[in-house]
Amino acid sequence: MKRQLDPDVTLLAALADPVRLTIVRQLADCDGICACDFTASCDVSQPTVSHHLKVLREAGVVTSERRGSQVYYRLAPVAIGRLSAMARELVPGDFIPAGDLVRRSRPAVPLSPEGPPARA
Amino acid sequence: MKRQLDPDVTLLAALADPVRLTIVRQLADCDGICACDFTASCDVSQPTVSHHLKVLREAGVVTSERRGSQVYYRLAPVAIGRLSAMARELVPGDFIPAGDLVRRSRPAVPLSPEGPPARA
DNA sequence: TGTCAATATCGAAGGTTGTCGATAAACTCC
DNA sequence: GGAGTTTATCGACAACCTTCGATATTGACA
Repeated sequence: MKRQLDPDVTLLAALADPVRLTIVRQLADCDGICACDFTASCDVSQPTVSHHLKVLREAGVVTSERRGSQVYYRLAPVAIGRLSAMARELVPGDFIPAGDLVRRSRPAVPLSPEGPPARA
Repeated sequence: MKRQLDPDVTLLAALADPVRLTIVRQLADCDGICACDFTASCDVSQPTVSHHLKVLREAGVVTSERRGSQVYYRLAPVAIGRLSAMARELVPGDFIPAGDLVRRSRPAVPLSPEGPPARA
């Protein structure tokens, strides 16, 4: 997959994994989940969960916040909004008014990635 | 990625490639495109295009129809509907009727340029 | 400071993916 | 049937991804 220049591809790739989609779906239900909970619910090791959380973070899908020794994750609404927009853009027969072709260019807000969780 | 048991993961994985996303976006614009056109627009070889079209086909993203010696591809509305549904399911706190997969003929809200979902 | 708990990083193994050239298959037209 | 066009498949290679155990880092608390 090389380097993803298209942020939409990065977003889709971040979601295109069973473990990560499970994580994201849990985050959609509960708002703010501790990293340790994913280690329990996903059937993979702690380093693997940590890796997947990093992928999601760097893709702008989730945000993280350290509280004491734990790190809480939540969905980034911008990413979900971008996913919705992508779906709308792909609806066949959906007219794109002539001057509107710009809309298909890269998103104005590039889903800014986050570094490692901010130290509190 | 092993075997994808979750069809949503398969769908996302099918879209999570620059060449395939380019193809899909072209299909969203024009309805029914000959395979040879992708070889021109995507910057990869003909076997590679054929491979990507196969991935999209097997994921249910596109359908193909042979006309003479050419093969025409078009988007499968069900797949796009599933993508929309997934986006809605991921909106935190939003509730999703599962039978809502079929696309609405027009987006109810006129495509706000970007940004987070406007749920109050 | 030392210990414990939670999380991140490292390094490596194994599988998967994207890509291509070569080639086969399907189809049209002469 | 034979030549030419279009598309699919094959085989191979490099790059990438997922996963893990081991280990480092961070923070809380005694």
